[in-house]
Amino acid sequence: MAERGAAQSSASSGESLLFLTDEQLRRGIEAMFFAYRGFTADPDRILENHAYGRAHHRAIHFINRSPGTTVNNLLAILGVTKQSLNRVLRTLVEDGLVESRVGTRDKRERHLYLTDQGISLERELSEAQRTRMRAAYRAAGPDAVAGFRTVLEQMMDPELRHHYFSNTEGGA
Amino acid sequence: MAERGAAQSSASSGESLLFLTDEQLRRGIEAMFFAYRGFTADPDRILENHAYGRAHHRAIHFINRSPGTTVNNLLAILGVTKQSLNRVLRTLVEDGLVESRVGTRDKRERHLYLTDQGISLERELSEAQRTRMRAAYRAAGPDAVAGFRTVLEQMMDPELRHHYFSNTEGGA
DNA sequence: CTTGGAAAGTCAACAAGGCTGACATAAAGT
DNA sequence: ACTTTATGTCAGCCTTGTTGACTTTCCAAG
Repeated sequence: MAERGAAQSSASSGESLLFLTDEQLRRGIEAMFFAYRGFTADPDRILENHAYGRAHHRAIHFINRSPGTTVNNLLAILGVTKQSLNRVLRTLVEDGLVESRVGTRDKRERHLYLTDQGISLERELSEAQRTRMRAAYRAAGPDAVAGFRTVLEQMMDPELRHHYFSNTEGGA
Repeated sequence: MAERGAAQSSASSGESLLFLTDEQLRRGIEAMFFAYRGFTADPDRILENHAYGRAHHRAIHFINRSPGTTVNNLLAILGVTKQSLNRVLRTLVEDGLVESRVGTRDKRERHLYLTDQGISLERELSEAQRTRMRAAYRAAGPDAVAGFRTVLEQMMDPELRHHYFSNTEGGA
């Protein structure tokens, strides 16, 4: 309430701060809701044909991003229980989309890799998602894209943010 | 592949188009993933204490946004089956958070309203969500926020987009 | 006035994907 | 030798989505 008052009385440090009204925030909240629906719609349609779900997509995405990643690593990124992740990984390994290799330095660890078949599905999924993203980026323009990314980064949990930034540089 | 090539060879119409590379798109995809996690984290924590889930939150949000909305309207916005929505609405009505009034013009329709108790929970949930949003907006600045909203609007399904824009003007 | 169809509600059954708890195994670390 | 870590697995539970079948209510067109 105190904050709301501060946001709605326009100039406090020289800026207008009108973009911080409750109404503007509500618009942002709904934008996130509807946009996320669009964001997942295309992959979801593809996954149906393969008898997989969003959980499989997430695993495939992050294994593709970081080939050789361990199960524990994936658990930290996805924020689910090992039982939940294991169910997904088991089907992906059984179906020959993911290969699980015992670690060389530490033999307790399993390093995960996409097989050719896994890479093929990953490409199908990510190209559908990129196509929509590309259209949105193109329509919005580079400045809007920069702002989009900035706000999303600020919205992440600080503890989770490093999973996002960890892949800024690094391999491939 | 043809598109990827076009995006990566820099200048085509005068702009750089570097923001359309596959790598930039992948970053955007992951930003959406991690940010959405943050976006839902605070309400999820609150909902646990009330034995409700994200589905209840969504219903409460949109009933609060458009008091008196019908079940069919809500179905179109949320994109779930009536059986799924009904289960959620039933518990909310039973618990006294939502009131379902038979329509006056068309008595088949049910018009949905939040009770005082419902308004109270809505406020608790949305204030948690707005607090995070406000912090992100403030840190990013007004230009970034404008870009954020522009990209999200472009990412929505065209058929769903009007649900987002329908509440631009109108009541309250 | 009758009838077709829309709106809403309900029951049953099922699946995906979360969760907890308990337990097993192998390997690494102390 | 003992403890901790990494992984896997079994069993059972919950939420939230699905389909299909069926009923009641009621508007509106014939």
